Amino acid sequence: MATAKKFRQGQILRLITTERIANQEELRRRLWMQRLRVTQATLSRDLHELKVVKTPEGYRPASVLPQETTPLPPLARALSEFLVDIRPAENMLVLKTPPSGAQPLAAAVDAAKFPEIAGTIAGDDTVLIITTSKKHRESLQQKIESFVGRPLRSRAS
Amino acid sequence: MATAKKFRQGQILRLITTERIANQEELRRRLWMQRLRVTQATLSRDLHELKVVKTPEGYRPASVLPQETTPLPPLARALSEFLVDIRPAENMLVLKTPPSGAQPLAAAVDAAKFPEIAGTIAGDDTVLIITTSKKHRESLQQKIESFVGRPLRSRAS
DNA sequence: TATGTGCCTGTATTTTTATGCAGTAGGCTG
DNA sequence: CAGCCTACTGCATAAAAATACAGGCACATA
Repeated sequence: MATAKKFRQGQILRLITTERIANQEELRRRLWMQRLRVTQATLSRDLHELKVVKTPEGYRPASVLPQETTPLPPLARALSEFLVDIRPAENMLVLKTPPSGAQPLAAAVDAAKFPEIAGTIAGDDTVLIITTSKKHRESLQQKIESFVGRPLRSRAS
Repeated sequence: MATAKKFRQGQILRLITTERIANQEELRRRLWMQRLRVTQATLSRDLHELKVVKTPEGYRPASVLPQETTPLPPLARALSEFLVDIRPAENMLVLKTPPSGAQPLAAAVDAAKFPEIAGTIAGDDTVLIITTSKKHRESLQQKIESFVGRPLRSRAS
């Protein structure tokens, strides 16, 4: 009957949000302790149905994941056209462009809606990108550099 | 040298955000096409360093994942103390409580910061939870029901 | 130069997850 | 009731991902 499955999946959700489950075997053992006798195969299917994803810190409901919306083609063009240099500075990234290139580049960067970006400010030939942390700046920098194809010779300050 | 690794990881980030890579073998083949010769083992390590997680729709940077903040103990208590009935309605969930139970229960629900919840309204013995979609309502309902231990006999309207 | 350390990577293997297939149970129709 | 679905599950296995181990290379130090 269907109720058993629904109940089990509810328990799975509770366990993975409540504590840190490392893998499906461990999850199986935890459920076993609650008289829920299932195999790893069933858990694999349950986790798939529940759209749960495995992260370094355990499983997470995928509901919180973004939906992916083909975000990038225009950005790649803007970067290859305008980007002259890229300079990291803690949690910020300074992009240099030819004269009057900053505004269009900043617009493209904004449109790409990188989750790391807290905000951008564009002057004439300089775009300042403020990220939420140094880690995020590093991640963003890697993405941007990869768009350009070859690593830009970037130096601090 | 370290630059090769950084560059490769940038390419990995680009590939996984740009197109849909199903597994590390496929990623390896795509990189191979770009003269990047690495093994699956190295990609596993790269993906781990980049905090990339595998979802049903391919790989995603984990930067966008929430940080996990011991979210649940008080909610469980509030639910077991106050929750009398739970009724789904499209993208909404109606929780019934004993008289004057709604406010404390709503506070606990709010504090839990479920990502599915758009907002809550509490009367005297009724809490209305508005979620962002019917799917999210279902997910939330399962979580809540699992807190209670036994599935609440819930019915529409 | 010899020696030591740290980083990076491949090979081989283990561990973890996904799935093809078959069996069971409940519901529905004639 | 027989026959036929459909949903669910376990078993066995395949596929995918992680890792123990060792080798290589760059760099520093004596």
